Formats: sequence, C-alpha cells, structure tokens
Amino acid sequence: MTDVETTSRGLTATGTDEVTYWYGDEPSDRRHRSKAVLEALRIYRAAEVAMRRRTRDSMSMGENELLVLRYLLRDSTRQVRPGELTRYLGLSTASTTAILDRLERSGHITRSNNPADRRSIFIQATPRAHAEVRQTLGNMHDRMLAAVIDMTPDESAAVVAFLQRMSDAVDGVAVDTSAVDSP
Amino acid sequence: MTDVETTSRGLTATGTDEVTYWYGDEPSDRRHRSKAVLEALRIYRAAEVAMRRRTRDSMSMGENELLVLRYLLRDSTRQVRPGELTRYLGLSTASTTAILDRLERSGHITRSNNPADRRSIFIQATPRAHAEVRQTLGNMHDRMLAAVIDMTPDESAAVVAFLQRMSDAVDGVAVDTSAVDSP
DNA sequence: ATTAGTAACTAGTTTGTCTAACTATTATTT
DNA sequence: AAATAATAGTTAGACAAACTAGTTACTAAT
Repeated sequence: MTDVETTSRGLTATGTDEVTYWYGDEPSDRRHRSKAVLEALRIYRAAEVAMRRRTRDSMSMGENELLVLRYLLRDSTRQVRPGELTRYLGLSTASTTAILDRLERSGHITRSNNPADRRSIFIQATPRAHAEVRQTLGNMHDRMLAAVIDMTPDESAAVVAFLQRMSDAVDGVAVDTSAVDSP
Repeated sequence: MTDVETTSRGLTATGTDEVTYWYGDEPSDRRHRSKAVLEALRIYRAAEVAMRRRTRDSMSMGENELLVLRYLLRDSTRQVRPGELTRYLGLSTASTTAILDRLERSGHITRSNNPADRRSIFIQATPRAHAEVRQTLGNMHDRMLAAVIDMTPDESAAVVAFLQRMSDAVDGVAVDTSAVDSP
C-alpha cells in the first residue's frame, strides 16, 4: 500500500461487480482486466506526482526549476541555451529568464556567453546541482531500471505497446473543439 | 527529434554496445529492452503533461481545479467533502477553499451541507461540469479503454506488474531529507 | 459546563507566471 | 554600406494562485 493518500477511496467504486464469472475470456473478464490496467496506470501517475512534490519540497524549489535542472543534468556535455529551455517548458521567455535568475542566485546554474553569437548565452548546471539532484532523486532511476531489467521480451513488448497506445489516446485530447479525427 | 531528451547517461554505465549479438536473451538485449521500456514510459508522461496543459488552457482553468472536477466526476454518487480534496491535492485547506470558490463562481460545483455534521459540507459537480469535461476530454477515456480492451490476460498482467513496480520505485524518493547545506 | 479538537473560511503575503517594452546583436534587403 | 528586420535575452509591472496565521462554527470528551 502506498502512502499516496490519493484515491484509495475514490477508486473502489467498482459499481459493476456482478460476479457472474465464467470460463474463458469473456467480455466481462476483459472489461475487468482493462479496468485493472487503467487503474494501475492511475496509481502510478499519482505516485509520480507525489514523488515530484516531495522532491520539490525537499529541495525547496519550484517544479520548473527542477525540470530545468534535470534537463541540464541529462547530458552535461551539451551546450544548452535559454531558448531551448523555453521551448521545453512551454513558457514565455520572460519566465525562463526568471527561473534562470532564481537558479543562478541559488547557485545551481551559471550563465556563460556563447562566442559564436553574442546575443545568446549558455547555461551550465553547477557541481552542487549535480550533487543535490543525485542525493535527492537518489537511485530512483536505478530502482526503475532494476524493476524492468528482468522482464521477458514478451512482457517488454506488451508494456511498450501499451504505453504507445496510451500516448496516442492522450495525444488526441483538446486539439480542437470539433475534433473528430479520421483514422 | 523529440524535445524530450533521452537519459543515455545513467544507463550506459558499461559501454557494451559492441553488437556481438547472439541468439537468446543476452544481457545486452535485456538492457536494450529495459531502456526502450523506460523511454516509452517517459514519452507517455510527456504526452500526458502536454494533454493536461491543453485541457487546462481550453477550459481556462487551473491544474488543480481540473483535478478537483475529475475527482468529483469519477464517481458522482459519492459525497465528497473539502477535506478529502485537500488531502488529495496535498494543499492547505485555505487553497482548497479558494479553488472551490472559483469553481463555484464559474458554476462547476455547488456546495451543500452535511446533515450529519454541521461543520462540514458536500461538494457536487454540476451537470455543466459534467458536460464540459466530457466535451473537452472528449472520449479520451473511451480511447484509452479501447486501447487496452484487446489485451490478452498475459499482456495485462505484464503491464499491471510493470506499473506496480514503477510505482514502488518512485515511492521511495525523497523520504529522507538530509539536505546539502550552504556552500 | 468547560475544554479541546475539527472543518471550513477570511485576510494578508509571497511566489511565479504573463504581456509588453527594451537592449544588444546578427541577418537581410536595397 | 546603410537601413531595416529578425532574434536572444532581460526588465518592469500586473495578476493569479499558492501559503501562513487567525477566525467562526460546530462536535466530542471530561
């Protein structure tokens, strides 16, 4: 049981549990399984959100600052410019500037200039940022890797296919008011 | 080019991409598959975040207001009280009150009193909230359901197990807070 | 009957975003 | 070559949404 207080209540409202069970793969079985899968997805999402909040709190930092740090730390060899972060975060350039100001003030990033274009600058995460993020996110990534490394090819394929279908399902939301997409 | 970068760093601890491939399930295959799975998960997450932003924009409503509506609509027979929403959102009671104020002003919820305890109230989503969320989220849920309904029992089991392990992996983050202090 | 505890709300403050205007630099046009 | 447009990032001011602290109304415990 997770300590993600979220929805244990809201979730258990499985109204349609007339347990007329049957042998084989009946429609009702399938519906049941589908529900379980989506339920598991929702629980994962909730866990993720809660994790993010804990991390943010423990580093006393906003969501977007953390995202920027993680983005920078992902590949510290690349030269990242503010505009790239602006596109990544989907914010205004002004907000990006403000975020970078805060991160610079707190000693998590430094700005340096781009010799090739003197309008623009480069952003680097400091060693301290590396250390802090490592410390806080700990070995979450390692744990995740450990949790998938033992999967069989079939299982992996099933999971990947599932996630892709979910991404597609979610991508079609609110693109337009009268969106009836054709297949 | 995705704008979601890959974390090639943490994973490639050993540079074993010498493709000495083999028949069967070699360690390098497994590492590859694991990477693909986590990558798929990250893409899904990004899709979800983007969807949420679109939805929020299109309903001109904050993230938390939307979360409240979805929570309420999940099971409209239940009587939900503000305190529950406070715990669900992980905010202060004051913020919850403010959110409910906004939702009430915009006609998406109503407050009614709890006859059993006159300190507390019940929150209901209005028909209009139902309609709007339905319209905006469209048939995302239907699409999601359609995307899982054809899975075999094995596939479902694999996916559910995967998601549970991921939830566990993520639940262990930042419980300890021995922070790194000032430089 | 008094005291403590709980549920929700109010007031005032802080934080983080936005838009719009601005500086500095580079690219394009004439 | 000079003028004009475009681009990168910053600054200023406004507003929305979160927080803390304190209040009101009620319930539970002694």
